[in-house]
Amino acid sequence: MKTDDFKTQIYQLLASIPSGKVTSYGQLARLAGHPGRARMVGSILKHLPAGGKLPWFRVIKSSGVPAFPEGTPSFERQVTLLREEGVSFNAHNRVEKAHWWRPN
DNA sequence: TAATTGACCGGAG
DNA sequence: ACTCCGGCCAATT
Repeated sequence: MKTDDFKTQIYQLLASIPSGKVTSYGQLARLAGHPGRARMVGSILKHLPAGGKLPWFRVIKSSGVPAFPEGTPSFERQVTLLREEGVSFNAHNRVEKAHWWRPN
């Protein structure tokens, strides 16, 4: 089992997340068949090829908030992109449960 | 080569 | 809701 296979799996899953839905690092890792590798998913997203079209912004922490610290440019960018897709946040930047992706 | 860091997570207290 | 902890392991220092 090579590292690149896991990365490719994550790319696939990422591309299959529907617009207007969100998922977590840990859930992607589980769906890829590697529970416990949430940090690796984070690492993969961090190093996504620049200019790519993968929806990195649809991935948030299992707690329901973006992984970036509030107030940073990345945080704002992610929130904006999700809002444009219809994802709503509560007063504490938490994504409503109804927006979570439920793969069949 | 070794140590540290980090877009994380779930359980326990 | 929060902190502390151990597990995870590629990338960076």
